[in-house]
Amino acid sequence: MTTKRPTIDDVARLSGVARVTVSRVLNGGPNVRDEVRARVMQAVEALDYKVNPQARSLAGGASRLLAFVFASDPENEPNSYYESALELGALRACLALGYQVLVQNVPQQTPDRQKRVLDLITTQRCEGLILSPPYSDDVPLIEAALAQGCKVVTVSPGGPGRGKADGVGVDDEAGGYDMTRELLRLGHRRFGFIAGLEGHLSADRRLKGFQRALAEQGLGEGDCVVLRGDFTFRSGTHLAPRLLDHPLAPTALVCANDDMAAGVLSAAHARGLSIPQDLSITGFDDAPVAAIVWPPLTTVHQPVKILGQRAVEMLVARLTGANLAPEPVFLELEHAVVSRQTTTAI
Amino acid sequence: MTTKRPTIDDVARLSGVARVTVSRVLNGGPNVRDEVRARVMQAVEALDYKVNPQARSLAGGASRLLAFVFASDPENEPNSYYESALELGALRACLALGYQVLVQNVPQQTPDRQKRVLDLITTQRCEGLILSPPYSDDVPLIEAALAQGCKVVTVSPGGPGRGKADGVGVDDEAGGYDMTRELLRLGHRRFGFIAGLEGHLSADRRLKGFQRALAEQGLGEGDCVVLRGDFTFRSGTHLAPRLLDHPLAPTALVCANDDMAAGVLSAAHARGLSIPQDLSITGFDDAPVAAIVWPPLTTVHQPVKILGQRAVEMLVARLTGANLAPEPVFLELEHAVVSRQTTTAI
DNA sequence: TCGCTTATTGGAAGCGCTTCCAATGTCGCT
DNA sequence: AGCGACATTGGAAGCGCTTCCAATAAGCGA
Repeated sequence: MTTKRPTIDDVARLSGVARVTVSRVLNGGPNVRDEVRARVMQAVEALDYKVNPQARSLAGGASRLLAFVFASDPENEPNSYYESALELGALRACLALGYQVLVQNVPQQTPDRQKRVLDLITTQRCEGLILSPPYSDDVPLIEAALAQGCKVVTVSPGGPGRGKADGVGVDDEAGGYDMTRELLRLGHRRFGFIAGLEGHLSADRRLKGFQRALAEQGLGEGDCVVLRGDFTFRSGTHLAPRLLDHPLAPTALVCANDDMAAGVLSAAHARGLSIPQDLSITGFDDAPVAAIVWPPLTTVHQPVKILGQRAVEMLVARLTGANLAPEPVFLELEHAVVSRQTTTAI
Repeated sequence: MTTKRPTIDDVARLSGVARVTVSRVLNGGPNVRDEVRARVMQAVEALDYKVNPQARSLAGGASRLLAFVFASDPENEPNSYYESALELGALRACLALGYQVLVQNVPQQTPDRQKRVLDLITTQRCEGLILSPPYSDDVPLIEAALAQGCKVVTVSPGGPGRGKADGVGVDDEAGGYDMTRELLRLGHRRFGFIAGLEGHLSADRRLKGFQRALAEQGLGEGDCVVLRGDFTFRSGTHLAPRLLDHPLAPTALVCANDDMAAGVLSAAHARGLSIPQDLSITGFDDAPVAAIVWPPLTTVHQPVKILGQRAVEMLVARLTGANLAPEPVFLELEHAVVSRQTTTAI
């Protein structure tokens, strides 16, 4: 059966020092002679020693545990690229940094969602918390976590979350703006916009950027129809008729994410419309689905996997003291309009 | 800062029993009077006490930690529905059962992949291991984990893995067979098949089912062209020309998963072909992408999220002793052909 | 050369829980 | 009434690690 793993005492014995010294070198403590340090490391190698994280954590050391919380409700949404890409990125970074991440799915309508998250971090002793939208703007949650001494990084905060904790994301407003500028450049003057779920502030910023671009051209509310979806493909198909039959007859449709854009695209196909001749459609995220639908979707790329990776890096920087900035820092990554084949000049 | 959480001693004190008795009721041990048990539970409630999992694990108790290992290489594949759905299902079940799952991504070409997995379970003290393809057929890995006293459940094992550990999956061969029967019923006689990555035995069973269905109709190797992809959309688009230009001129194409089918579909669109008039295409899995592409993809549904859920349930049944079967048990879930719009009679 | 600061090391005490085993109390039966 | 079997409880030890603090060695200026 289970062969017993070597303990810190085995290492201590083999290297001829006290247990506490081994602990010191393992944790990069100061005041250990290089010669001793080397000897200990050698013993660690020889025994293939690995610290027991439970023991370390119990004794008051670092648990090296991070929590990643996301909201999507798996009963309704089939599977969210955004969140699993974030997670994959986080997993990657953790591997390199020696941390573990506990993933928790807390649907937004969960009544005691704040408690669920806080319980996770206290019970499991998580040292860091990664919050994806819409939790990235949940200030009470952020503050409660912070108050417990847990470091927090928000991914794509869109509003107040931004000021309370470190964050990482793209400039969503600029993304919406850039996409819309491109459509304006192509000659479009009558627009549709499908927004995301209420409370997803970063997605609302895409709408803001859209409106700003229109306003710059002297276009206003009369020149666009704004609908609200829930980020799913289905909401795209459901909303499509309201756009397609709207008296304004938009020639271009900007969506707050790719799935909804794909939904409209599908509904348009079902009606026998030609895309982009009859309607230009754009998405946001550059999820795999954007390249998979036909025709491939023009969209705004954001490096989601890297967002996840940076999130844990920022967290770990706080935990190790590598980042001592007194103010929350926000890391803004690049976005880019990716022109594919659902947009055309008018 | 962090308000100290109550410990088991606090509960013991409040309920007027010894620490060990509290431990007993917490772990559902026998030989505790109902009256005492109730009193303890009441104290637990009153204090909002939660056991410290690190301490429990260190003391030799259950860690309630499971590991979920998957292989996809995030550098190449954008994001795999299959694996994230599995994970979501597992997460769900864990929540209900009071377990935690450590997710680990180990690309298949990792040189020391076996060690990576084993280190995870020994270092973190995982009690159970969920293996997704192709690890579900990695017998040395399974046996090594089992030898360490770690329970194992394989998801969609296709071959020998099936005999070594508990498993859950659908009947992939029957799925391939059923799909092909449907195509035969529609009058197709010349076929293409795009297989999955080598070593994914469950996916190979879909090919077996395909071949069996053909053989039953007296069709053989001369009546089909079999290509091997890697489960990605890109491999579908790459392989498409070799099928579309093949002298056999297949009228129906069966793919080992939806992404590859979507790839061929996209390539067909790019060539100006009409699907399904010019070619019937089918996928496997019924991933979200199947409903999103145009036209929506005929495919074989398998309940991936439930697979993940059942996997942890089976694991926990072993861990708690609810399942004492001496032999590995395999749980077979239902699959179903979902006819959408990429298939037509000829 | 001596006292004092600083660098290095180790001893001891737990972290919160479970295990093992001994100590009771209880019951049924002869 | 007396004895063994069993149910119920608690005491003690210790999981593997870190923290705190004391002990020793080394370095330095006067």
